[in-house]
Amino acid sequence: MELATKYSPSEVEGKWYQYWLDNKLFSSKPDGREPYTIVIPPPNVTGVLHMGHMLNNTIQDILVRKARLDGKNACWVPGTDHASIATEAKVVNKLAAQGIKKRDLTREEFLKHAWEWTDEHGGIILKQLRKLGASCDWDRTAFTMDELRSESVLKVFVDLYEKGYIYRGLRMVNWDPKAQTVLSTEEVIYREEKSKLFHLKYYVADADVNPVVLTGEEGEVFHKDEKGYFAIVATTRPETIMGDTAMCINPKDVKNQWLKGHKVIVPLVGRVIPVIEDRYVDIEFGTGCLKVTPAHDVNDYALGKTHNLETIDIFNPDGTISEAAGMYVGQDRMDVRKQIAKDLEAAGLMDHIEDYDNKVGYSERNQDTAVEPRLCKQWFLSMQHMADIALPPVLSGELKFYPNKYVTTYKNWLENIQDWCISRQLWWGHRIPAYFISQESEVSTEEAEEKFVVALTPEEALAKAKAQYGDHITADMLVRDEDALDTWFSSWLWPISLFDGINNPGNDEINYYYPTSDLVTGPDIIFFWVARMIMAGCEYQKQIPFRNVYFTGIVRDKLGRKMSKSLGNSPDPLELIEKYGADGVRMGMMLAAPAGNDILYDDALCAQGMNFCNKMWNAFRLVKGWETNDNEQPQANAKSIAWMQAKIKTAYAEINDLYSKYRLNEALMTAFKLFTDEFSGWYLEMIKPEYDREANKALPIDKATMEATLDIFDQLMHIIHPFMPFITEELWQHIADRKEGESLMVSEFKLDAPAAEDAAVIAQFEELKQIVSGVRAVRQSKNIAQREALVLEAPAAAQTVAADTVLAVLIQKMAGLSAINAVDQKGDGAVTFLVGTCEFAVPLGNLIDADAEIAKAEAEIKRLEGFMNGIIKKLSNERFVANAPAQVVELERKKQADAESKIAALKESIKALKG
RNA sequence: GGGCGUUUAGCUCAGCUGGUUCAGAGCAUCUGCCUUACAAGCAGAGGGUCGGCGGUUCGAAUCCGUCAACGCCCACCA
Repeated sequence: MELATKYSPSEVEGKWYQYWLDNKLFSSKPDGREPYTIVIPPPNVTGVLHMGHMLNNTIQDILVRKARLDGKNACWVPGTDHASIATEAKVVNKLAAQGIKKRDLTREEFLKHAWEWTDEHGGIILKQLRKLGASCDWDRTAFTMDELRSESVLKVFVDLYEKGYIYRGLRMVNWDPKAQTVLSTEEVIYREEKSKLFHLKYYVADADVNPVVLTGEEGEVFHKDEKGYFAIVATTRPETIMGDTAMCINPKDVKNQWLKGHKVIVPLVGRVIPVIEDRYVDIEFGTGCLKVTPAHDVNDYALGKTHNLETIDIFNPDGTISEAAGMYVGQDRMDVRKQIAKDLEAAGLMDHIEDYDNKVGYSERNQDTAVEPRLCKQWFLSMQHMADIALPPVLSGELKFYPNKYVTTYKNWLENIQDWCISRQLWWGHRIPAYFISQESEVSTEEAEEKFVVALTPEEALAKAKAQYGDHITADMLVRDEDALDTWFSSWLWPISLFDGINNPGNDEINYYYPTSDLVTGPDIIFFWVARMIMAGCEYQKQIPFRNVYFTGIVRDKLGRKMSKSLGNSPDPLELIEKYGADGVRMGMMLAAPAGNDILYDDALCAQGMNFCNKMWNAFRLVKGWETNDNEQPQANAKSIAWMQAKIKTAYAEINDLYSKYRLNEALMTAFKLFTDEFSGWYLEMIKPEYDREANKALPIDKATMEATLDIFDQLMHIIHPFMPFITEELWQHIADRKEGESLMVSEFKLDAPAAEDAAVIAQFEELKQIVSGVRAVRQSKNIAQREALVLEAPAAAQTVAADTVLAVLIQKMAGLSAINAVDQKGDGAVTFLVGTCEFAVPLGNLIDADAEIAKAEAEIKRLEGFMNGIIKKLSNERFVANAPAQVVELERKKQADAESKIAALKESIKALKG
């Protein structure tokens, strides 16, 4: 078999992915093994892969593949989310581009378009995940709006309604005027914005202002001009004055006492409104006068309720001004803000304008659309019970968050939980299974009594309606609610509904796979999704949905900026895979990604990943190129093998520990160093057969060493496989003849924990490496070529590894030595170095620069003396000796003794150099 | 306004309950090598008062206090 000198991912990756698929190696069915389950955070069905997905899914794949190698029955369930707002917006835009308006379509027509769009663009992202190597059980691919999931959602809605947790309520809600739907509080994101604070004049309507109150201790505390007395109201939203139904002051506000009991005139509008008093008003803000617009502000709504104020809704659902306003009708509210400022100014009703920073709520899905508070009737899920059941498992640690800091965030949210607005004025989604009795209920925003029933099917609805409202109810009187449910109302069931646990409770799959093992997701959806899944899990399965949540960071560019389309700093994941190979990109992502920290992505990391692939490839080429003979195995080889095995066992134990802490980047780094440094840099060089120049090929290696080396290679491939699945499979398949269907991916792998003798051999080799490095450093500093053999003098009195005949062979080979001599007294003209407290020497005759060597030794003596002084000081401190543990004191004494003997050795060399 | 987190080498980060010569890793840098697997490589080297100040202790990167900078989350100040 010929292997090219460079690894070519594109030729390998597709081949093995297909092989895994063909042999159904990703698929999982319940069996006697321990299950390991991950449900994918379902990406938007029409989305495309971005760097965040790459990171997230690489992590999931690593965990799943590791579980498979550990012998667990690993099941990674993929799927997509219907993403109601986002998808509906895309479809609306697409239709708009064709000149079709949503409002001109029936629900059925619109949904047809939406499904066409979904079929056309849907699932692209899942195909892209295959390029990354994602080992999902594709046969299980689900969609939040497929039949099983839809049925689950409706069942849960009906159930929660019947339990009394779902209710209909008239509330001030967040309205997205572009999508024309209500949003939950979590779907509103607030952004700091530079805006203006407009100071408007509200003239006092009645003339009999009491002059006694007017001149308070603070001097002139009122405003008057030729048109009369006026109050100044500061507002950021002058366009809402048409909806003003009161002005409010704080009863304790001295400077505004004079306004008490009066009426004021809304500027431009001319309506006379009362001055009310409420402690809610901040005396210090602006002038202490607040305009009250109950229809368009949450606080004002509350004020309106307590003071029985009229509510004037001046906006249409699309954010334009409504008939009720009487002015600016039909214009967009944002345009009106600019216009009304001009008009107020022209009318002399604007006192002044200030710059002002305030926070404006935007729709999470339509980030350019400012959300409007709006009063309307919606469906809510009462959350207190949900919070009560979802908090304990996280606080107790039954369900763990990585990093742990998110427990605080979670706790805080649950302890201040608000009811969840679950209805959306959208068609793309799960239609709410509620039926209104049409002829008996008026459509109204008032708190009028509504008659409705909640039922899974129209037939059931009719039966319920008859039972509840009388036999006169007929099917044609039932009108199903037009609204759909919040997307998260389906995704919160994901870990259950994927195994059909709602429709078919207690089935074999849900019993086996639930609770799932790990959830990998971003902290941005901890409330939207994670918390709610825990609620649903505790409510419907009476068990947490997953044992661990791994929160990834945000992928940023190397300058720390968020990746975004507008900045153009987000690389195309597929192009990266093309360029560096999937394994290279996976390694690149993982190298920079400690749990919970943002990752600063840099192409250089992928390049490092690609280089590592090439390293493995070439190491394999080397080994595979050796011929074997029947010679007895040299002891040096046996020793090297024992050492490498010890190193692997130790590293593997460390890696397992790191996995258990979800420190995957460190696990990868450990594996990387094991392969690059220990295996390639030391082990292979130690056992490498000599080169036969005449035959122009390497001499054969003994069979035992070859077999052991292939076995070691096999182990290394197992360790690296979760991170870099393609190249490890490719090489593993080359290690031996494999049967069709055999795969590294599903070959269980276990190693014993390192034993005492492993630690011993590792210690020996550490010393060996230091000696070799010492010689190499001498070469480097003296500019001596590798092929020029040197002699090493080892101190005869000391028990160094150089005295071991087997290890000495390895030292000679690795350091390029012709001999190692044990000497009592080193010869003249030698460069020395210390390993531990032993001094080694490389005689170089006249090559040596005695003065430079002396200077070097003296510098080292100085450093050691400084070091030793510190220790002596410590040891002569009575309190230290008295208080510190004996162990620590003993250690300090040893340090002192070691330093002393090193200094003695160095002084000895200086003497020799001078002599 | 409340809460959380971060600050260690040029960059990204480890450093667990204070004590193994504890100041580390990878990358980057510098130097030397085309040494018969790999120049996408090998060997060697340099580089940090552990954000500032104060405290506890025989001993602090590690514990406490405080200040500073940055980041995130939550909250109805128009």
